[in-house]
Amino acid sequence: MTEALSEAPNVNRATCPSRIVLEHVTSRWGILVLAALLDRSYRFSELRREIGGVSEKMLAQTLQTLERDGFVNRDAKPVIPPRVDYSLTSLGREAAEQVWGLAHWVERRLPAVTEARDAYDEARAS
Amino acid sequence: MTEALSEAPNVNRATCPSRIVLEHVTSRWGILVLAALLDRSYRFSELRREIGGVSEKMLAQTLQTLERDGFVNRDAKPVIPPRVDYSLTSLGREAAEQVWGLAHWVERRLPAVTEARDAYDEARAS
DNA sequence: ACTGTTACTCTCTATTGGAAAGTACCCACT
DNA sequence: AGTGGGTACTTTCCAATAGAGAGTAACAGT
Repeated sequence: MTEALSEAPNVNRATCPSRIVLEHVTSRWGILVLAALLDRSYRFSELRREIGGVSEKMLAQTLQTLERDGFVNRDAKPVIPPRVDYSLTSLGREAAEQVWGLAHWVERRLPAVTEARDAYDEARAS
Repeated sequence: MTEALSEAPNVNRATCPSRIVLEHVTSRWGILVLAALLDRSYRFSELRREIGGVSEKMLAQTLQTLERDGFVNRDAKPVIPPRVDYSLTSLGREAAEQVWGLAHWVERRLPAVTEARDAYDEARAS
């Protein structure tokens, strides 16, 4: 069987498309967007306020990527001022549950990481 | 209560240290290193061969970051040629299980993403 | 003496990220 | 009538980061 035909996705292969998708859902802002949308739908600037430190450019870019991959729905109401609601698709919900788990594991275990870092830095302080 | 004192980690706060740790474990190569080490320990260049497309520089950098955060153990044997074994700590194992879940979810659901993308691109083809 | 092996480290360039300003649209206020 | 404000982006420009590739050190084998 050649590589091109019906080979199972494998993130360890440099050219595997799953790499790119993985990078989208685990991107700096992708994670936070997915996790936020797990609660409820958000408008663009609500998300911007919710997620500390995102620039408008990066939020727009992240949402476009996630929309194209089928993770979020974009619902633009033709009103003035513009109103665009973002929500998860069912595929997006699956992804969001995974990244939410990861994000909250990190929050919970942060003290252990901090401790490990202090020990590491201590050990090689000159 | 001021912000500085004993506030719970919150990834949505721009200055929260958990952001940085989350970026380390979800970094492009961090994910793949953690997932690989879930199986067994690896030597530096074994990992390099296992994970398609990593440069030596990025692998070294990723391993150092993960070591400092307390996720991997580095065991350098004083032999020639050098032999350095990397393995997960128990903290690292917890993280690795989370990212493994994510990576394999992506592999499994890749067809759905591909389909969504085709539909998206189709819809706005001129 | 010369090659091979391993685990990095350094240097240089390409890519990406982010801040800030710009755009378009209409409403409310003065 | 003109000014300011709100929303959802888009564009521009500069700084930070990622990556490729070469360099380094140390010794064993031929």
